[in-house]
Amino acid sequence: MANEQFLTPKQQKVLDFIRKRIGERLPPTIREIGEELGFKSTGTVRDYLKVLIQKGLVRRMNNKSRGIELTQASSFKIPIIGTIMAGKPNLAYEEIQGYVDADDLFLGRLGFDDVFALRVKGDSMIDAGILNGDVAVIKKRPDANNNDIVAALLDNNEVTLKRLSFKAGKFHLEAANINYPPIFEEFKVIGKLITVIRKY
Amino acid sequence: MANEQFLTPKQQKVLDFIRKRIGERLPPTIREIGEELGFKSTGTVRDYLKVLIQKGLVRRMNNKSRGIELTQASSFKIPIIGTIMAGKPNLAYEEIQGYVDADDLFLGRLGFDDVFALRVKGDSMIDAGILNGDVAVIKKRPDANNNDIVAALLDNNEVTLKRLSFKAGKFHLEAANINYPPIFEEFKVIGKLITVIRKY
DNA sequence: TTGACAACCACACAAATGTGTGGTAAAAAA
DNA sequence: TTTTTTACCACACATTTGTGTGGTTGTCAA
Repeated sequence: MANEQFLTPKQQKVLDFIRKRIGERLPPTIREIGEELGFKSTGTVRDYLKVLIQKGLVRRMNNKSRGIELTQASSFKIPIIGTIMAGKPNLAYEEIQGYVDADDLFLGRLGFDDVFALRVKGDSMIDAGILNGDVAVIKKRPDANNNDIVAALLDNNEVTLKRLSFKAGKFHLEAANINYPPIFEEFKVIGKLITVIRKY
Repeated sequence: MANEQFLTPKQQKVLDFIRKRIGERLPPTIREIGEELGFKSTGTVRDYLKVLIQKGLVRRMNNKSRGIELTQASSFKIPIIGTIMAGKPNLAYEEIQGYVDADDLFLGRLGFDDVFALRVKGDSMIDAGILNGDVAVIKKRPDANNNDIVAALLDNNEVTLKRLSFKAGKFHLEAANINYPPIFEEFKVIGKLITVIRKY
């Protein structure tokens, strides 16, 4: 019987390429997929798309160029690679003050490879406004500055979200909650907190 | 001289449509733009695109279907229509527990029309983990439930972000900061807080 | 050995899409 | 008045892109 839920390596590559292209700019054309994967026939690509459609991972818009969509089942997901422990109104409505660039919310622009997310568990960063259940988006980088909030790997292989603190010539980690003591043990900075997202 | 920075109403409409389509799914084809705007000739659309390119708002990929991109200058922006006053580590790294659907971060899926953002000013919601400078994404709706955090319009035409509280048969607004008293005056719920985003 | 399936290819053709040339008309600017 | 700009249209044509038909080869299970 056909394996309904899993993809062959090739099929996975086709899906990954579609995903990548959609994330970057535009869904690919059939010929673009073929070119990328080294297929010489559009028919080959059509076969792959047929499989992906059958497995419910992709949808197509008939007779539309680049009319490939990802279904909910296959839309891009950022892996949560762990849980970390972690006035007064004064403005008139409708007065436009400035803009938030929506692109900033699109992690795609950062390059997905360097970004991952952690779901925050616990209240150790509560005084920094980071609550239990928040998603912490982390950009991988081994360096960080004093007072940055970082994801750090501790000696016991645990990951924690804490504020990096430099005192007396040494870095240590500090919680943002008076009930948690600072951490002076060895650690390695995995990445830097770039965004906190909380859904209600 | 040509007005370099502003667009005529028609030009704005073309740009808006492109923006909308890119946000929704795919950039439009030239003929799709024409159809939407009521143009009978592809040449007309090309004229508009030429203007938008000249003004630095749009880029094109030659000979590529749907090859229209927005430049940084015109990428979708959510208007901030006001400012509102407003453990212990225990997890192994690389252990995948679940996923955050990146689509949730794409406001596009919600329909831009019903969503707007407010930049939070002040510390009145600090105990709810909403800090000065955070972006509060609000979904417009006149209804809300007890304990929802809402953007509310007060009598003096000011907007505030507060928690809706139902007590003794009446709704009122409560800050999440002991230093701010509850608000018992008249108010109208504009929308409900659906997401908080904080960039570091 | 038969059948299903994965993993390809070659074409032909139709439809969608982008490009190019050459217009018209009204309003605003020079 | 002349020129520029906005705001359109009609086509023809070239490319790109999607669709359809009909193959081949190898593997694996029945």
